[in-house]
This record gives sequence, structure tokens and C-alpha cells, in this order.
Amino acid sequence: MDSKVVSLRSKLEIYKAGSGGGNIADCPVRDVIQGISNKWSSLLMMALAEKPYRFGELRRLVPDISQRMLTQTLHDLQRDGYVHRKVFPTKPPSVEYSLTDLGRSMFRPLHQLLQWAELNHGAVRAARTAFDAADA
Amino acid sequence: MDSKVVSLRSKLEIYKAGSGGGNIADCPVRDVIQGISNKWSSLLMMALAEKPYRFGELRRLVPDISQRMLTQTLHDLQRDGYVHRKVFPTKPPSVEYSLTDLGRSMFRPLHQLLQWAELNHGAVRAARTAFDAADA
DNA sequence: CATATAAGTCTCAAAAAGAGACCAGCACTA
DNA sequence: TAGTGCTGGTCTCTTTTTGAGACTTATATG
Repeated sequence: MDSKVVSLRSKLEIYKAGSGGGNIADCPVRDVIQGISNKWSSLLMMALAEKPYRFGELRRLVPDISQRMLTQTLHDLQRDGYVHRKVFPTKPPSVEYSLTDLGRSMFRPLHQLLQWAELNHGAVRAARTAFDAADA
Repeated sequence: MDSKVVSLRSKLEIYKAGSGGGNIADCPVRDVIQGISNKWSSLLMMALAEKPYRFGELRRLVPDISQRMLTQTLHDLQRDGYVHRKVFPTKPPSVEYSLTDLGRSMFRPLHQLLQWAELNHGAVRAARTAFDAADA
């Protein structure tokens, strides 16, 4: 029990700020987490964990993402090494997005969280309803 | 292998839209995930998983969060049932925030993801560097 | 020639986040 | 008794992020 607290504390220190200059970018956990805690990242990771998709397929799969946000989120996921972008020299050229090994590795814990969300959706909604009723 | 694909596909359908009207709020996973994929949520969950904290303590623990965002993130976490807010009638009154059972339950998978982030920070940074070098 | 499809980019409006002043109530101090 | 600091906030303003939707380039099809 105590060891757990200690381990969490040490992680918090790491999370809080870099050991040296206190620069935000130097904090490992925040640096990584902020890249995937966007509105669309986990959704696109989920889609690509199923199978590779083309740009237009993703757009149709997730109708309420704007094209701009789809482009940008895929770009960011690619930059962080989770997604591979492959261009097929067809006419017109098509682009296929797929998870990299790093992406699949990251998706494992992410998937746990998504499963938790699915299982506990009811509890969260109930908490919200209770909270909103309380301040009325 | 195949069964995994099928299970992911079904989850994606759930994630994508509610079964009925296609309303975003009806999608269980997105509804829950969006509540915790904010800039500060995972950081505050991490802090409170260690031990309960008072408002001012959290502010000092996370110096680069604005007071406004601290208030709002704690409020949202409380509304979703992850955090309990207890007011002590001291002078001046102090407020203690702690995780609820639901919050501790959610923190388990979240913690897995945070650990992944800590372990793989180097790989992500390397991917970013490589990506940025490629388009130069 | 008009239209469609691919994967985007560009512009502008709306929403969210951040900075920092301000607030009320009380204790301590000069 | 006025000043200062502590508590946990709110209010306003500015900057950043997100969203909606028109526009692009190149090719194929009717």
C-alpha cells in the first residue's frame, strides 16, 4: 500500500515538471498524454486498430469529424509515431493510414480505458444526473 | 485474432454513434472519454490518486494550471462522479478533493496508459524528431 | 463540357483555455 | 483600526483551438 503511494508520488513528480528546467515539454507523461488526449485521437486509434483505412473511409466512418480535424489529427498521430501514412500512386492517389507497432503498443492500455468507459457509462451518467439535480 | 477484430468493430460502432438517433451524447465511450481527455484531467486524477488534496495544495502542486482551469476541471470531474468535494467549516473554510470509488476504478486503466506514456516517451520523441527532420 | 472522386488546404466564426485582476470572510499584526 | 495574508473561488479579456464549409489539383466518366 505504502509502496504504491510512493510510486505514484514519484510518477507525479515526473508528470509535474521536468527534473531540470521545469519546462513543460520535458515532462514525459504529459508530453505523451497530451498528444492522445484530443477529441478525435482515441476515436481514430480505435478505428485504425480494427484495420487500416483510407482518408475518405475514415471520413465516412466518423461523419461528425471535420475534414480539417481529420487531416490534423492523423498528421499529429503520424508525427508521434502511432500511425503510418502510405500513399498509393493511383489516379487519383489514395492514402492509407495504419497503426505502427508503437501505435498498437499504445492502443493496448488505451483500449483498457475505452472498455472501462463502455462498462461504466451508466455510472457516469447517473453521477452527472445526480450532480445536476443537486444544484437545482 | 478474428474474434478480436469483430470485438473491435462492434466497439467502434458503439463509439461512433448512439444506436438510435445518432446523437453524439448517446455514444457511451465518447461521452465518458471526452470528460477525461482534457488537458488537466489526467494530471489531477494522478494527483488525487496519491492522496486527497486541498484546492490550494493542488494549485501549488501543479503550478502551470490557471486557477480558473483548476476550478473548472475539478468541477467537471466532480460532476462525472470521479471526485468528491468536501468543505470543512474552518475559518477560512477549506475544501478537500478526493477520489470516489468510481474515480479509483477509472484510474486503474488510466494509470496503465500513463505508465505506457512514461515508458515510451523516448520512442515518441524519437518519432517526432524523425518526422520533423523528414519534411525539412 | 459538366460532374465526380481523391486527399487535402484556406478562411472565417465559434468555442475553449489561459492570464491575471478582483471578491468575501476571517485571523494576525502593527 | 488599518494593513496583510490566507482560504477558495469568480469575472473579464486575450489567445489558442476547433469547427463549418468553400475551394484546389488532377484524372476519369458520362
